Amino acid sequence: MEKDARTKLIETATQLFAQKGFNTVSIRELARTAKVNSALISYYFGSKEGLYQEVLEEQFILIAQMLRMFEEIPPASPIESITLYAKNIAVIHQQRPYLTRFIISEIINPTPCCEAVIKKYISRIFRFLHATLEEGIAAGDFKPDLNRDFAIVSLAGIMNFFFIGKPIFLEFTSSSEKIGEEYTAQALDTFLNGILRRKEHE
Amino acid sequence: MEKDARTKLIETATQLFAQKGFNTVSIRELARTAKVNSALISYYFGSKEGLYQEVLEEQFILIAQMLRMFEEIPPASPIESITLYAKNIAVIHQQRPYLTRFIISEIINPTPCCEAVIKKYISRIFRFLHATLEEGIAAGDFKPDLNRDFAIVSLAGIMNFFFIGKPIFLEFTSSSEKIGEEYTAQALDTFLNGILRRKEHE
DNA sequence: GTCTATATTGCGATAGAC
DNA sequence: GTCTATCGCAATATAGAC
Repeated sequence: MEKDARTKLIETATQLFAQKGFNTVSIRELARTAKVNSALISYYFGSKEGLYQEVLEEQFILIAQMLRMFEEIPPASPIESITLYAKNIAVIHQQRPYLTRFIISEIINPTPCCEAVIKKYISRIFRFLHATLEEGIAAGDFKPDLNRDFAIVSLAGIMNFFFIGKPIFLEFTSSSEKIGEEYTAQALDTFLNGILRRKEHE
Repeated sequence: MEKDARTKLIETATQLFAQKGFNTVSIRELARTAKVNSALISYYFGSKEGLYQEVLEEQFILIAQMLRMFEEIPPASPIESITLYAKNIAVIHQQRPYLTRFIISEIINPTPCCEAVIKKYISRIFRFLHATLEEGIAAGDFKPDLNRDFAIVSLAGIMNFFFIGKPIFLEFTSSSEKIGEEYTAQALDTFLNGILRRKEHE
């Protein structure tokens, strides 16, 4: 069965925007790659920017789902929260391989309309992690002098950097099927080990 | 004293390319902001891309310096190597606040001519850190089952992510003068703690 | 070394036929 | 819903005066 023009445009745009950036991709290239007429971009999405916004919102569906889940079923402990968060992120990276690229791209070179979308989700994740770390410090799990804001950035960096640089990283090392999951497992371990309160130093 | 057109163009281009990306900045905007005639871009740099390349190469001067220093005066131990590396990176971030942006921007959306520049430096850093981790594992400093490649990505993520997202990060938290150094100090601590071999678990 | 003027190409968007 | 044709504009780059 043949996909309709709208779907083909979204799928093609996701790839091209992620790989080349919003301004580098023209609607002509987009239409050619998707094998549809370029006038259909205006017809379905109003403009090139409208198409981009649709792509961007689609990228965040799984993040929204995860955040909803954490609100409905809060994990038992801070360590469990962070572990579950990391595992979710690993799965999301598999299903939305370009998500981090879009986020970083927007952070570095914000586009007018969509800054609001990105910031909305980032601030929700930020608040969730902040509360989790706060709780963990209060419970004595994490180092008491830990700067929470910094720790959040470190966690974000350690969990996401791999997926930004994955293509270039694979040029320097060997690869495997489940490399993303393997990476996140070690990264989470390093981070948790790094912020854990060491009983023997008390 | 008045700066010459060439210098003004380089300085303006560094800012604009970093903030908006190569394709979003036009030579007209560049010339207007630098208060020089737009034809001078071709005159001095051959093309917009030539100007970009010049900007990019300038960004890596301090990285090259650091790598040369590590070759000439190798640190005494792996832990010292990584600590010194982190401190150097923190200083470089202060003096070249856009460096990480350029690197990440090139990784996400590579431009034709300059991919070679970026990859050259990344691979040199990668090799240095790989050797350092190898040595540290052999010496029993770091966890013996550590995946070296992953650890390098984690270190890069933890050290650099802050500087990509700094503007947006500052919207979520309070700031101070030396925030970059404060961040890198905690991040390095977290990372080293995270990969250290724990004597009490032997 | 710096300017104006312009050649050329490609862009995003739309009108209107089918 | 999809097409062709085209409008208006902005892009990079360059020729040639000063």
